Amino acid sequence: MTDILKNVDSPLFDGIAPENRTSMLHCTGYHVVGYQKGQPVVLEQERVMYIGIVLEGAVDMVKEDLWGNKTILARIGKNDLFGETFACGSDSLSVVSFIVSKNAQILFMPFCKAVHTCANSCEFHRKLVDNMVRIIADKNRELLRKIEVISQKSLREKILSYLSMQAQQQNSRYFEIPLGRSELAEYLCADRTALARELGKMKNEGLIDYDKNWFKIL
Amino acid sequence: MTDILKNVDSPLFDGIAPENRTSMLHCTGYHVVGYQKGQPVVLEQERVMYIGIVLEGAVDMVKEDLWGNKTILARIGKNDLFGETFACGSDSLSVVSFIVSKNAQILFMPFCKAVHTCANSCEFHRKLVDNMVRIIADKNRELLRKIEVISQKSLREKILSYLSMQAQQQNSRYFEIPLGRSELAEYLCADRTALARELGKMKNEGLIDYDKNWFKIL
DNA sequence: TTTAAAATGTTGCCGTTGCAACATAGCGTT
DNA sequence: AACGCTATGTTGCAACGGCAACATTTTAAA
Repeated sequence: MTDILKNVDSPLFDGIAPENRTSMLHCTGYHVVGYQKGQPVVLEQERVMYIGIVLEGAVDMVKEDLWGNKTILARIGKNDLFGETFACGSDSLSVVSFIVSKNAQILFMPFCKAVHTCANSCEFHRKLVDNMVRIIADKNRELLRKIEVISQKSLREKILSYLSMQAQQQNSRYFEIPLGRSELAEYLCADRTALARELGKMKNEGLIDYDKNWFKIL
Repeated sequence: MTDILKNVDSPLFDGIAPENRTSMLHCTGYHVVGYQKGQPVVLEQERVMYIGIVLEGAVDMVKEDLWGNKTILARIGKNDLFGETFACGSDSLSVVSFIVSKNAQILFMPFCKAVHTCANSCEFHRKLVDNMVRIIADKNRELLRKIEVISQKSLREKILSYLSMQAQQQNSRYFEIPLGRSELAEYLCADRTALARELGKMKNEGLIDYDKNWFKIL
């Protein structure tokens, strides 16, 4: 039980020694829940009172519009956290869904409530909030990056924008992308078959090369 | 001099009495700068060490890609703040530019540095950080909203998505939008003339009605 | 009021891309 | 090996929308 807590290594706990994390968690309160792939953790329009930390598995942040088109806004992997946008904002109604994409163990923590009102204004709580500022700011940047990609007008530009971003992140013109073709199409807000077609064209024209999920910018 | 500071009413100062704001600002440090319309406050790739609070005027958050296409990611009006994504994140390099869209007075504050390291761990600083968490979380949601709009596949869907969002915010099917046609086209990542064409079609089909910046969803 | 500049609307052209229908490949299960 | 399920690739078609060129209106300035 406490085993799983000892290994929590979320950036939310940066600067807080592992031996202090367990006691701190007990102070703020928490609970751990297991989920199967495909299960929703949070659905659009639900109130979010807890932040979630992915101990195992993965969760997708998904936006579905009135016509049923889905967009993956972000993938939340091990040790990442989610829900803070709503739990810490001025309105807790979620505008997205969180769906488990890989069997997961999730730690829930009543972040804002606990941290803001807890009688113990100990050093840990201050540190927690500092970390939270940094984490949310970073997520903000991630969203800006996504906007940068999908605001391109042509599909080719979207692809190039995405690929060069990946190349930059992995610091190499030869790199593996974390998304399958369908998922990439979703991320780019484009049609899957149109994506396959355009990728083929770009390979023909000698702009890029690829095999499966490995890409090379030429 | 202190006049302008007394009137600062940014959400960053929520819960901090006006009479305390001035002294607090002197404690953390600050400076105020005037800008003319069109001037850049921050350019892409610059380091951002200060958050900015718009005392007067307005600032646009703009992303320009390699081919020169500009996208307005957000408008920052009076009392709003900007730059926190970079100043408070783990990397301070800005990925966007901030351009003055209306002659402005801007208050700069070394937020993260000052608040995290200031010897006086007074109540105000704690409150500041709490407010910052909420503000960044709210911006996060704003970005998600934009992604929701521009991830629509057809231009008509983008328009409807944007208009219904505005209607929701203003709680009426008859409302004024804050963007001109060119700016709206930029926001939607679409061609201005294509936007005009599609708006005309939609009016013909009896879907919407509009005059200048006043719209009505039918 | 006149005039220039900026914003917005109109239209033809044609490339891009969503969509449907289908083919193929990969993978795990029995 | 046979089967089903999922992911991915191929192609024809039609329309959506970017682009250019120009017209018109609005705003600001002289």
